[in-house]
Amino acid sequence: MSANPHKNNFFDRVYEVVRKIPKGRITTYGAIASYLGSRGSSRMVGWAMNHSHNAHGSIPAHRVVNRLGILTGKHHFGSSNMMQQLLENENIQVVNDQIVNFEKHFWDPLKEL
DNA sequence: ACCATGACGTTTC
DNA sequence: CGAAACGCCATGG
Repeated sequence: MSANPHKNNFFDRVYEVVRKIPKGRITTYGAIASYLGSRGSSRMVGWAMNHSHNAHGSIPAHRVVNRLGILTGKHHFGSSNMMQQLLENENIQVVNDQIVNFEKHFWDPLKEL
């Protein structure tokens, strides 16, 4: 742990954006990374989500998928079908681990936020 | 400081 | 269309 109160952690930035994702909407790791200013740091976003369990409050990580709309991180939700279940609960269709009408549900922080 | 890891993305074969 | 390679950057050992 680095003691740098001046610098906000990259993680907190990601969490903050993810929390702002409206219900029934989804976004991608790359979109969040671009919003943070690092277009190529999409990996950091995903990695930050891996620490989401350490963040305060609940992080709707199920609303974050890769650019193809595939539930790449479904395996991190305890049950493999849990992520899909959460998405379907928000009127988001998921077929073959992929979101249907992905662009339709896509929420871009660069444009919306 | 160097090496390894990672819920990604793009390009190439 | 699928697999592999490279890039990308923060965090940990």
